[in-house]
Amino acid sequence: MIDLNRQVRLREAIELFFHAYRAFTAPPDRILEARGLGRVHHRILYFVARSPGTTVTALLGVLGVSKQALNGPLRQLVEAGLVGTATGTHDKRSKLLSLTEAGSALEAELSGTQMALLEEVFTAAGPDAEQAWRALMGKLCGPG
Amino acid sequence: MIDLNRQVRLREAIELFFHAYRAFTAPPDRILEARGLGRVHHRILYFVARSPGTTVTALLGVLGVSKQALNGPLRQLVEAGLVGTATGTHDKRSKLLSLTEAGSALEAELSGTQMALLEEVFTAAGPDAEQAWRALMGKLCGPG
DNA sequence: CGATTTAGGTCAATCATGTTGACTTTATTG
DNA sequence: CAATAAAGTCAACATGATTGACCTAAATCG
Repeated sequence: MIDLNRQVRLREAIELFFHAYRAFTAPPDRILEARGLGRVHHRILYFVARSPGTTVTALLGVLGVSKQALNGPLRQLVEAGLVGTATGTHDKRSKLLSLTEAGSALEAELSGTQMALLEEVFTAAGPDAEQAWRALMGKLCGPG
Repeated sequence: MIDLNRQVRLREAIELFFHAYRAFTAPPDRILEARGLGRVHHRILYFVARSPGTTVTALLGVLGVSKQALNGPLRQLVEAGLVGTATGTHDKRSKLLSLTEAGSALEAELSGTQMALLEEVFTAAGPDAEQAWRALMGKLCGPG
């Protein structure tokens, strides 16, 4: 059995984790909401940014949603000029997705708020603390 | 403009945060899902555990959902014998909520998996790293 | 006391988001 | 040429949330 004071400290850590994560995700959420975009749009932007030229089927795989659930949000992004499409050269059936300039700008804005937040607290805490934080978070992800 | 290598490091930190938080929330989610319970049920258990004797209206306030959205899940928890109710002594209109023994046990199980996880990585990383982690997460929550 | 407000609860309509199943078109491949 | 695969669409349905209207019982105000 773990010491009672230790349990209190661990409960505090749970709360801390929760609130820190919420603070961390709030800025992008606000930006997206202002544009009428939701989680799926965000994930599309995220994955297309990281692997431009990806196909719809590949996106279906990573996102783990149905074709129908993807199609609406994806169409909106294309219509909004945030995602561009090109017909595949090898396989003309496939549609190659990429971010437009506007799409890249939005994606950079979303990531940017989070990078700025992290940079701020890392700077305030110092390099050793940053390294400790990274090590701990890495351990949490498991032996992967 | 932030250095490009630094940007790469910060992007890594974003991913790390995301995956660590998912790993952190996965065990309780699995336990809840096995019982057919969802997020609302979890939040009810959480808040009732931390302030036994709360009323339904108070719960509506903290959870920020509609009366109708709360009522279903709350009724299920009462019917499942996880949450107990008592009529208020001062105000007989109000219903005082508390966890039953079974409810406490489930809540302890949920928190317990997360406490065990944190204890494991804190132990592995050492007290200084733990302190750095807490300081950083606290800073992220803002000047509150 | 009587009127109003409050706590809890319910019914109904509606919206958002997701699902599965069936199907079409176009292009690739055996 | 036949079978398969990529993209997309239509329909039916499930879930979880919302708002609005309304009810009962209990408290409180004047």
